[in-house]
Parts: sequence; structure tokens; C-alpha cells
Amino acid sequence: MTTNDPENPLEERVTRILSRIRERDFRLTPQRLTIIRILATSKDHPSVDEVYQEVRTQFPTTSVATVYKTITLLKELNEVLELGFPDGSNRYDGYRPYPHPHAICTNCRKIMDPEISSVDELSEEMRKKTGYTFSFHRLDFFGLCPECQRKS
Amino acid sequence: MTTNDPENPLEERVTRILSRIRERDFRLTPQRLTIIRILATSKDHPSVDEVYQEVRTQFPTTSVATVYKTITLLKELNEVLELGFPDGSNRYDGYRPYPHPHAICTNCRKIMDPEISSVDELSEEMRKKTGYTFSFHRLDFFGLCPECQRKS
DNA sequence: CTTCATGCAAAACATTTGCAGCTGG
DNA sequence: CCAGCTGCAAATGTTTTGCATGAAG
Repeated sequence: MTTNDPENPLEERVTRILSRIRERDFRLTPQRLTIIRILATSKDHPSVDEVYQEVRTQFPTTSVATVYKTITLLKELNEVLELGFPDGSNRYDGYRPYPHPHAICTNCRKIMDPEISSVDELSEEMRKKTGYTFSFHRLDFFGLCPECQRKS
Repeated sequence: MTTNDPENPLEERVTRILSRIRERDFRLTPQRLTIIRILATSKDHPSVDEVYQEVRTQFPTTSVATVYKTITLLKELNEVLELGFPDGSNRYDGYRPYPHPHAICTNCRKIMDPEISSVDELSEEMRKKTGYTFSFHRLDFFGLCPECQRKS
């Protein structure tokens, strides 16, 4: 489904990003639209290369540079979150572009994004002990997902 | 001071790493010893290049490759922690090589490593909500340190 | 129309690797 | 001695950049 159903939170994200693009007088090219759709509607945190491969199924002449440039733009607009992994690879979340905790499987690479209430508490304790004022954070837990636990 | 004063926690770290190196029958070259000293006794989380420049003051022919190889070895021994930043740069902590929260100044890059009690709570909530079993984590908060707050 | 985006290739980085020669234990 | 380490340079992988052409607004 690619409708603009306002009840669909994934389509809502696409719509929101498009309006921010227009607002700032950036151009809406077919490549950009496609990249935005992929980033905003993927729940599996794709890599640059995965986005690139996916765009190419629709626009075979698209270059990686365009993917990088679009992602850079979306990062500046705070409409996509870059997840930098300890191994140096990057993956992207355009559905929930604000900092939030991740549970990352070191075996199958599956990522979960649970709603966590004790983040504020941790943040507050950090503020008290350091005197820093924080604008963003990165909270990633690495280990085995339930499925990979069973297998091992 | 470069004594082996057991009361000095920095020297204790050096001693501990050296014994792990010997234990596993790795060799103790002068370059390695120097790199280990730098990583274990720096409180300011140096980058590879900073370590490299520092080693070269003592052994001018040292190559970056050696620094990388030594850091890789220490990572495998879990005697140094790699701090991967969102901008892609890496910095290292050989003094507290286990996962712990960081407060990182986005202006002057100063890092603080406070003792935080509510980490276990957060970890437990993550475990309950995802079913994952975690082996390590990354908890980094980005913002302005007290000094940079005053300046701005 | 005019400006901005695209696509290509080259450049820029950070890190890794292959290998000959050296050296710690 | 000799397995393992060093230093050099080349290779790698990822992201960025310059520039001519093309298309959005």
C-alpha cells in the first residue's frame, strides 16, 4: 500500500518529511522521494547500501552519492537517525528519528526499539553528576535476541 | 612518575595489562609497552592519531599500523574500550575498559565518566521488554560541559 | 530560466593487510 | 634460534567532493 492514509503512521512520516523538504525549498526529485519512502517506512534500519540497492530497482541509474547526499540532508533536518555501530557500519532510522534505546542482536543483527521509561532517570542522574546539559544521546545494548539464544 | 606504586591505580592498570600480555605469550616490545602506558594512563580518551604522535616522541620510527595492531590486541583482551563517535571518529579508554556511560561535550570534546547507579535499572527494563540477553552496551550522552555552557 | 540535484569518477580518510627483515624470550 | 612483531606501502571500504549535464519549480 502506498496511499496517504492518515491513519497509517508510516505514511504520516513520509508526508511529514515531504512537507519539511518543501518548506525549506529543497527539491523533490523522484530519487529523493524514493529514498525518503524507504527510510521512513522501513522498520529494519537499512544500511546505505541496502537503500541504494532498493532505489536502483526503481531508478537503475541512481548513484550512491545521491543516497549519501539525501541522507545527509535528512540528518540535517533531523528526520533520520544514524545508528553508528561499533564495527563501523551505519544503519538508518527514518521512522523514529529521535534518540531512543536499541537492543541489537550481535548474531543476526536484528534491532528492537522498545519504549523505555527509565531513560529520563538515567539522563537526570548524568546531568546531576556531570553538570552537562544534553541535547542527544545514544543508548545501545548488544547481545542475543530471543531467537538466537535458542539456537545457541 | 613511572614507578610501579601499587597505590597508583593508573600504574596498576599498566601492570595488569602487562601480565595479561605475558600470560598469553604475546611479546612485550618497547613500542607496545609505550602504547599500553599511554592508553592505560590517559584520562582524556585519546584517538589513534594522538597515541601515534605520542609514541613517536619516544620511538620515531613507529608506524600507525603498529598502533592499530596493538589496540586491536588490547581490544581482544578486553583491556581497552573503543569509543565510537557519531562522527565516525574513535577514541580509546584503557583505564576503564568495561562499558560505562559517558558525558561528551559536543563543543570542546571533553568526556566525563561518572559512576551511574541507574544503569542496571535501564538494562533490566530493556531485558524485560525485548527478551534479549545483553553482553555489553554503549551509553553516551552528548551536550555541553559546564565550561562551554558559560561561554555560549 | 535559473538554481539546485544528479551521476560519474576521483579524492579523501580511516583502517587493514602482505610481506621482508628484525628481535624478544 | 624462530615465532611473532615491526615498518612500510599497497589495498580496502566507506563517505565526500568536483564538475558537467539535466530537471524541478
